Order: sequence, then C-alpha cells, then structure tokens
Amino acid sequence: MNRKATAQSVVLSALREDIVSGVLGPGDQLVQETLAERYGVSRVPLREALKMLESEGQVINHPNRGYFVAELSVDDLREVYYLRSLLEDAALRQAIPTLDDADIEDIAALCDEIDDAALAEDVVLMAAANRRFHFAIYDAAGMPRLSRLLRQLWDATDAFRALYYQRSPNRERVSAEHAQMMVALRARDSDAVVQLHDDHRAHSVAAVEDMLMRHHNRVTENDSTFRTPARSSLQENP
Amino acid sequence: MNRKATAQSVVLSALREDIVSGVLGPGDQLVQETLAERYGVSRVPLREALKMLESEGQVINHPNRGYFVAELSVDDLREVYYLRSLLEDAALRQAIPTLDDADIEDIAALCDEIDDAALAEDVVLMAAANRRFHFAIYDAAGMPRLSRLLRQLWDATDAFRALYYQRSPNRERVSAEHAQMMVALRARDSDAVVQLHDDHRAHSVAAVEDMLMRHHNRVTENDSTFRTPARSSLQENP
DNA sequence: TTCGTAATTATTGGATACAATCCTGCGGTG
DNA sequence: CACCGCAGGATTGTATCCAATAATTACGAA
Repeated sequence: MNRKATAQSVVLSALREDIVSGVLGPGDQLVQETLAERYGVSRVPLREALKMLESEGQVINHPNRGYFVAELSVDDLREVYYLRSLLEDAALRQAIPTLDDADIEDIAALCDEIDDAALAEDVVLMAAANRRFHFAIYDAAGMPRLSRLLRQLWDATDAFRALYYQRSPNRERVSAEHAQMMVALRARDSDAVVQLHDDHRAHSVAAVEDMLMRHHNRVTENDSTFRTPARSSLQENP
Repeated sequence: MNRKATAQSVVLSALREDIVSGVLGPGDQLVQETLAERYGVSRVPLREALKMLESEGQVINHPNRGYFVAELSVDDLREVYYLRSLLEDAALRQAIPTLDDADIEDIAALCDEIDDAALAEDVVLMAAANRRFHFAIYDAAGMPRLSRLLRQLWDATDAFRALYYQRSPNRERVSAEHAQMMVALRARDSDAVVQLHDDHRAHSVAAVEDMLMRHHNRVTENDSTFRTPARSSLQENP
C-alpha cells in the first residue's frame, strides 16, 4: 500500500517530465496559474516544486516577474560537460572494480532497454533508459552526493537531449558506443571504459551543441517579440 | 535604493546563517510555525526557503513529518571532501594563470580579513571571510556552475566549520597555511598552490571529522529521547 | 510622431484558513 | 504486563484570498 505522494513531489516530477520532453522549452515563462491548473493543484505546491528546480538551476526566478525555463549558453554547455568529465571519470574508476557479474548483467539489461527504445523510436523512453544505464554505473561508486551532483549536471542539458535523440544517426551511434563500453566493462578494463565513455561524451556534447545553435537561431529569428531578459544580474550581494 | 527583497530570500539567508552559526544544529527539527514566527513571516515563504535548502542537501524533508537539519555521517564528510578535492583542484588550475597582480592583491586583502577575524576571535566572521577568500580564487576560474557546486559542498559542512573555528589552534594553523598559499600564488606556481591547498583541506577534514565524532557522542549520550528517524527510507519509488 | 507619464491589467508574493497526516497517551483486552 | 485500537492534539500540506509589483496600454504634451 503506497501512501499518497504529496502534491509538490507529483508536480516536481511532472515539471521535470515536461522539461525533458520539450513541452516546456528553454526560455519559456512558467505562469503559475496556468501550470497549477494543468497539474490540478493550487499554486503553493507548484511554487515549492519550482523552488527546487530553481536551486538545481533548471529554472530561473526573477523576483516579481516569474519563473523561466533556464536557457543554456554554449559556454554553459561546455562547462557542464567539462564538470561531468571530471566527476564521471572519478565515478567510473571507483565503481568498476566493485561490480560483480550480476551487476554487469543488470547494466547490460539496461543497455538493451535503450536499444529497444531506439528501435521503437520512442525518444522520451530512450532518454530515460539512457539515464538509468549510465547512472547504474555511477551509482555503483557508492557516493550518493556524487550521484546527486551528476544528476544535476545531466538535468541541466535534458531539455536538449530530447531533441538530440530525435535524429536517428545519433540514436545509432549511441547504441554502438554503449555496446563497446559493455565489452570493456565485462573485461573490467577501467581505463578502456573511461576512454570510451569520454569519447561518448565528446560526441554527445558536439551534437547537443549543434542542437543548441539551432535552438538559438530558432528563437532569435522567429519570435523576437518577447524573450527572457538575458541572464544578467546573477549576483547581487552586499 | 535597493528594492525590497522578497521574504523567501531573507528567510533563506537567515536559515543559512542560523545553520552555520549552530543556532540550528544537525538533526534538529525545523518546526515551521516556530521559525516563521521567529523570522516574522508566514509559513509559505519559509517553506519555499526550506525547499531550496532541501535540494541543496542542507535540510531533509520527511513528508508529513517535517524538515530536519541534515546530519553528516563520517562517510558523507569524506565524500564531500573528496569531491571538493576533485573540483577545487580543477578550479585552481583554471584560475591561477588568469590572475593579474590586482586580483592577487584583492585576494591577499581577503586573507588579511580572516586573520583579523581570527585575532578578534569572531568565529562567524572568520568563517565568512574564509569563504570569501577561497571562493575569490575558485570564482576566478570563470565557471559559474563549478562555483555553484563548490558552494553546495561547502554548505554541507558549514554546520561543523563553526565548531572547528572555535578552537584557537585551528585558527592559527589556518592562518599559517593561507600565508603559505599566498606566497605560492604570488609566484603563480599552480602546482605548489594546489599542493598546499590539498594539504590545507586534508587538515580541515581531519579536524572536522573530530568535531563530527564529538557531535555524535553528544547527541547519543545526552538526549537519546527524540532524534531524526535515522536516514533510512531515502528512496521509495514505484 | 515621439517621448514621458498615468491608469489598467496580469501575475507574482504572502497571509490566513482549512484539511490531512502523524505522534501521543489513554484505556481496554488478552 | 504486553499489546493493540482509538481519540485528542500538534504539525504539516494545500487551497483560497488579499496585497504588492511589474508589464501594458492609453493619453497628452513637446
């Protein structure tokens, strides 16, 4: 008997879902009344969910003006991937020696799930499976805070990952690279896994960067009417 | 003319302050009504501030039971410092080559502030100055997300840093180590700075670990009456 | 027109009121 | 005496209402 989840957490999941799936695109304003109605709750739990997304950097709040889905600059993107490389390498090297055969097979199963989703061309499912696959390895490092930081970094680019998976060449490359990683993983060859993983990430960042450009062009060409007031006042301390 | 800050942000700062200064100790329950009254606001903005602290890991929420100041296990502590070592080394190596003479003198000034606070035996001020000093360097790396992650990691142990500075030998060692770092920094010797910084951190983790033990003893000896319900049900997914 | 300025409206921020949940302690029962 | 079950009170979660702020429009003078 599952005890009832709070509205905040339901809304939080829903918001995350809508951001990764692109329903809420980067730069969009999040009007509280509208969203509250859509999710069938009042504004209070919605705002609490937004606060969590804000402190994760998924969403930006301009006091008295509202919440906006965070935009990613190219610099931001590169920074995120750089930080990921630092932390993911550490996670892999910590995790791999601890994996037993059963663990590896579990991971392999997750890998298959990705391929299935890729074949079915279900982008959202593929993104989710991909995440489970990678985090199954990271989490095995047994460092919960590390996992948490990595989740934040992944979240930051989720909005674009959905677009990324929409192109079939990307999907195919991802599957191939995962297969290679599984080979190295079965051999417990940490160096090889880290190397492949770095390459995998490098391909990813290149593709997402491309997506980012397209997005920026899109928003500046079409509706130049009304946009998020450029990320300027990030700090304002005494 | 500063435009009026929102209640949430005021409360957020106040909560942070009360956590670092030890007014709210690890494991304490945060009763909403009580805190709201103390800060002179209603529960709504208070809860929003708590949500932010929650997603930073400063505070833990048990649905329908309340918010508690996060406890740190020794494993947590070690993990935090390990992650700091990864990220801070990267920040330093990125930052140091970019610093010009004026930057260095600014940092030196911050270093002096710490010493002043140490002499005055003002623990809270010292902790604050120490933070400014270190983050002046990290921030110079020009990677806002990196700075943000580091802030989170520092926050996680803030509750104990206050205790740490209360012992005068700790204060003196900190000052001495900072002086050494400044010498290496003036010489633009990145390797030396990183090395000294690592040592500095190692001393700190040892001392904070000691504080942590004392804290755990204190809470288990004295009031074993009513404590945070041991971090157990962290996940409970369908 | 164009600029500045005042009313209007939409949206957010905060406070209060109500509902749901959980802890506590009491009394009954085996 | 241990063990349930069940009020009663305390605390959290949510909805509704009101106040404050900012965007927008309308208007008038240079």
